[in-house]
Amino acid sequence: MEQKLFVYNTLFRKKELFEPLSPPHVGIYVCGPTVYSDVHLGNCRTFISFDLIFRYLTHLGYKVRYVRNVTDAGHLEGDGGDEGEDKIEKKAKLAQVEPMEIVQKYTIDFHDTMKVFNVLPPSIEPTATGHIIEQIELVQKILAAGFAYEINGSVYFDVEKYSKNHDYGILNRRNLEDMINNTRDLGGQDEKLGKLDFALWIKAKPEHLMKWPSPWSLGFPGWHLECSAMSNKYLGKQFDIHGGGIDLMPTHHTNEIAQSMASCEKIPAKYWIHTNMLTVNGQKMSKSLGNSFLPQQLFTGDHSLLNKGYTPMTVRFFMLQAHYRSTLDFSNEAMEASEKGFKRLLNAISILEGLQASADGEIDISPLQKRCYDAMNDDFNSPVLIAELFEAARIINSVKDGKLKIDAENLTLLRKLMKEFVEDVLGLKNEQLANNDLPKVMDMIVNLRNEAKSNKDYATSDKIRIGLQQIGFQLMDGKEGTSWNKI
RNA sequence: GGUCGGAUGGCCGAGUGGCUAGGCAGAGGUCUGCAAAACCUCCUACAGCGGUUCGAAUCCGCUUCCGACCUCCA
Repeated sequence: MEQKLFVYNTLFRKKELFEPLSPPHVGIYVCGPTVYSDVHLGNCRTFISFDLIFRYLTHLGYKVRYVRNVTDAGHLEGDGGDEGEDKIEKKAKLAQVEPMEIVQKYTIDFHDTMKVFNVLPPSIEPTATGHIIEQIELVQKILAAGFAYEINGSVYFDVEKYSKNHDYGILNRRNLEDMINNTRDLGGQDEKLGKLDFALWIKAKPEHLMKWPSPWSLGFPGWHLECSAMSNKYLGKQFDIHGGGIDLMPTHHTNEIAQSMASCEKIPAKYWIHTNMLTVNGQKMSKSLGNSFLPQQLFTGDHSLLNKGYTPMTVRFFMLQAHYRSTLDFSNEAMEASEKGFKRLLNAISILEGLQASADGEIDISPLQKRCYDAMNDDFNSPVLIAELFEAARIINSVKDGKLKIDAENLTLLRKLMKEFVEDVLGLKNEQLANNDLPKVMDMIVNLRNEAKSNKDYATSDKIRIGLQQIGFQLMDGKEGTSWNKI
């Protein structure tokens, strides 16, 4: 099916028809995590959002190369601008371990977390430390083009010079004067010539552990450099989509564009997609504010802001119920609402498996299918898609209740629709069905109870039902027999 | 302080000029040994004040409140 997909491009602040540079191939680069601590739920939202985008593009038949980096070096602590200390190294000194030990620990944690959320792995996951040579080469190109200068073994990007014939604020829509005037004076001894200049290569202090030889000094790359070097290497000078959290847009992505323009006169990506923040009580979730929780805390409910735990798929569903460009506010009430809604959807899907077709159907699924595609084609509008899926759930339940008839053709289409959109596109799965022998055991208990019921021995049947309820299982008697659900 | 964005029913959250999503909660009903589920019906909101328009949650202006970025940040 041909689909016209529209995506919101931050570069032009509007939705645009998605036309890949060289179809059917699509290249996406997403800025990944800095692996110096556990990823919190806000970080997860971004990667779940891009997972949705990756999944949908793949579903549409594109051959997607999805590159998501891991920053394992060169990322500085904030309090001194480029004078700060490497985040990873700071942590390493604290724990008296090798920097790469920290990197390893939190990379594994990140991968585990992504897997729990059913986030598909990217096609390539390059690391900064694995691409030092490429980064040095890029610095050389920018120097050769005259947009950088070296001071005491460090190399800085010359924003003022670049701005003479380039629009530095093309992405963040701010003019140079504003940026210069409103840059906070951070007070540290700064060898940069211009306030907006940023480091491409930083000379390491003697005590610095992570450092590499370069033409300028024994040092390490500036943070913005890795994404330019690695996206160029794996996706080319120009590729289709560059993404990341919206907080990366004003500085990190602005500088990436400057680096690419300075070295090869090309804006690296055609479409810039930015995902919005997860908030708690209206404020951005972040480590520094202390309002972040780790996925594990969310699953167990072990956090002062949480009333109870929620499963990973419930959390994923909760996030997909909001559009990726909107802020999403976390609350227990909202989570509980999502938990119940998600359960309703899953319940309908399991009913769908056993549904019988009629010769004379009264419903046509194809308009519903079209609305599902329309929703996703409108800038990956998953909340609207989910609303349509609830319409599907209503149809499924009505057919089961015998209030609506569906023919074989439409039933097949409905099953295809639910499978493709719920599993493939939204990446939601039924966690309950995953592992065990529980269904067999439950079948036996249900049969025992039904025997009691047919003997009108309600004392026994209620004892079973209420007993199961107390340990977390709800029985439901219907026309087609008894079903059960975990509460 | 500067720049940008937001304010939707009890809660969450879609929606860029008329057709006024969806989920949760609440009310009533149907079904049912009971319970649960499901289905049907109801609850119809767009921060405030002006303006444009035949018509505005949606466009414009002002006001109030909130947030993000400007510094590492998904």
